Amino acid sequence: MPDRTPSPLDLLDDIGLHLLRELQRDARLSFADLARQVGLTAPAVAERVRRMEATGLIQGYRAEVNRAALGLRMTAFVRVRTHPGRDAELERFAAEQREVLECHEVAGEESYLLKVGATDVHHLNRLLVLLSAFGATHSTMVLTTKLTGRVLEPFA
Amino acid sequence: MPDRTPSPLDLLDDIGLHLLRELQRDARLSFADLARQVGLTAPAVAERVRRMEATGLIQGYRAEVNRAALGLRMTAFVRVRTHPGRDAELERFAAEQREVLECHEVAGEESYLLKVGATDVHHLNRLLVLLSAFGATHSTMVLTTKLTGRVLEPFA
DNA sequence: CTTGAAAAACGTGATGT
DNA sequence: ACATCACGTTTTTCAAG
Repeated sequence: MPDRTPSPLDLLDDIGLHLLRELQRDARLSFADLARQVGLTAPAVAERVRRMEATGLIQGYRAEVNRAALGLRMTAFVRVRTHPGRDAELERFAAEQREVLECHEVAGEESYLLKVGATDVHHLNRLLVLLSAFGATHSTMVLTTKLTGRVLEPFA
Repeated sequence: MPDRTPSPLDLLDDIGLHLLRELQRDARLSFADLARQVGLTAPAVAERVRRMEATGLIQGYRAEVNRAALGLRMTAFVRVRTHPGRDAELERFAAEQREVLECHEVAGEESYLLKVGATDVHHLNRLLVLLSAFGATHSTMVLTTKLTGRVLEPFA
């Protein structure tokens, strides 16, 4: 048994890349529209996309919502130097708090890096107080986001 | 002239939130499916979603692709303390490099925080060398990502 | 992968409450 | 703001090439 996963390599030919770009740009394009873009028929495109999903190349389709419209007008990155043995607790806390947008375990002086949203400085402060229970924190406020959600291309 | 934007407040009732959750979970759901989920008809749902897009509440629909499958097996956050007057140059560089996934202007000792992808440590090192032209850098390698792409709920 | 075809599901616009 | 209906389109599944 050679491969466990059907290796997405053959999916990344010219047409596959074209499809991947289009779906990153607009995930709600119909198969018929996609077919017109890449010069195939709709069933052929549907099968390609289905294989991209099955191999895990495409992990899902997400609506991108305006955080500010939901009240999260500010963004911050918080580095946490966890107290010994509190890693699991911090991860559970991060998973429970809707304000925690991302949570990464990292190498270096701190062991975690969180991306958090907050309505205002008071809200952010409350979060930081809660986080300080797990370790020393260092936070960095985002002034303006210059770039996000880039369309990815293959590097390998 | 009261409001310039038709204020998405009325879009965030129970049904609106339900729709928003579903579309964050699976952006390719049909209007008919969405209608069944929330208990409305398809045309009603289509109009609601169209208004969510028009008001900017929904900013788009993106396919989420597996970065590792595209060759970007490692992720790092890089803080850059830019040299005086080089901010615009750094922003242009960040926009040009496909490896730069996010670029934020931040408050604190450093003025920029970048999220970058790379194929391996050599690739990452090449990036850091290029970035060092714009200022002093401090990079943090991601070991494992515990949380990302959370479904957002309103806070206001 | 294409073509063709057929059935089910879907999107859209008009109309009415 | 929503329901209903009607029409055209899309999706899906087959077949055969």
